[in-house]
Amino acid sequence: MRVSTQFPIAVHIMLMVAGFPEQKMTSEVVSESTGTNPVIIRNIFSKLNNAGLLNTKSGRGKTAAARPAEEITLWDIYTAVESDETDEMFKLHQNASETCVVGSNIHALLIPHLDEAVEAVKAVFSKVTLADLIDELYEMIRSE
Amino acid sequence: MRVSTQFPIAVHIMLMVAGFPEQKMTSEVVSESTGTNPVIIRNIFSKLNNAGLLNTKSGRGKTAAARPAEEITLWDIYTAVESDETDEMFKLHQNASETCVVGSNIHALLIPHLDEAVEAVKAVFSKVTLADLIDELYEMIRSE
DNA sequence: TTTTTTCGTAATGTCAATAGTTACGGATTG
DNA sequence: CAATCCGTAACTATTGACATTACGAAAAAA
Repeated sequence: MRVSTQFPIAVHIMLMVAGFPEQKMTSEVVSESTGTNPVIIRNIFSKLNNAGLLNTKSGRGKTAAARPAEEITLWDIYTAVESDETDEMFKLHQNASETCVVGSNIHALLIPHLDEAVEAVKAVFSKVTLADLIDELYEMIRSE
Repeated sequence: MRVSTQFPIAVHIMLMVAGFPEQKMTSEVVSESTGTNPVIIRNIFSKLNNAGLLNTKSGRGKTAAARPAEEITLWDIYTAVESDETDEMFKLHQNASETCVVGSNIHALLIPHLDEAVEAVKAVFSKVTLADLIDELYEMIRSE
């Protein structure tokens, strides 16, 4: 099970934008903080924008969160940049033999259990809001 | 979040071996049913063997499950072929700036929540035994 | 013990997915 | 209008997964 780094980067972006709303967070600035190429950041900006989480602005405008941090969950961010489809999260082997009773049924057999695992992850991520993360971040900074 | 196909293939193997114990399941036979290269199958054989789930036999011997199907869970099979480490399942971005308050704390901030997601998947997979899957498979075959 | 069969694993090749990079049109606001 | 920055296309680089070939070692039948 492996997620691309876009998910943690997307969280990183939302934390910077929503956690420090007075500062102008351009793809260049975020690029330096995340250690990632600015074009990748703009791609993720775009996905977060399309998902209704971020209000990106070109030129002199300031990019900002599209909703209060209390109303943005980790699952929202996850689905903005990654697929929530079970067969994308858990890759299945193709080309299984149709003439073998195991081969012809393995997908139908596994998918309900994989669905349940995805639902379990969704439940965990849906509980955590961006506001929670910002609080935890401030707490970390304070106790340094 | 994406798992390599080794997990479903490993389940496929265990189903064939434990579901049809009278038949000799060589890497060649399994290879045809899964549509995967025999060397890959032998690699997974080896991992399942090391994990204490499978008793592989060279030559004329017959490979068999190492424990009753009731005592083998999906999580056992998962951890036999995939890492259960959070930072392997959820890939984090490296090179985050240490001078930025978000960059220097993002990992510590995320990991507890990612751990919780891993635990949730573990809980789901630990509930399902190989015996359950065999029953479900027989039921599918019967109702065709 | 010899022969046959099959696992275990190393080495290498191939392919797909992800990330980096360059470039530029278009949007935004002073 | 001018300066800035997002959105996206096109291409390259890199990484990881899977395929393939090869061969030594293990297992059991003869």
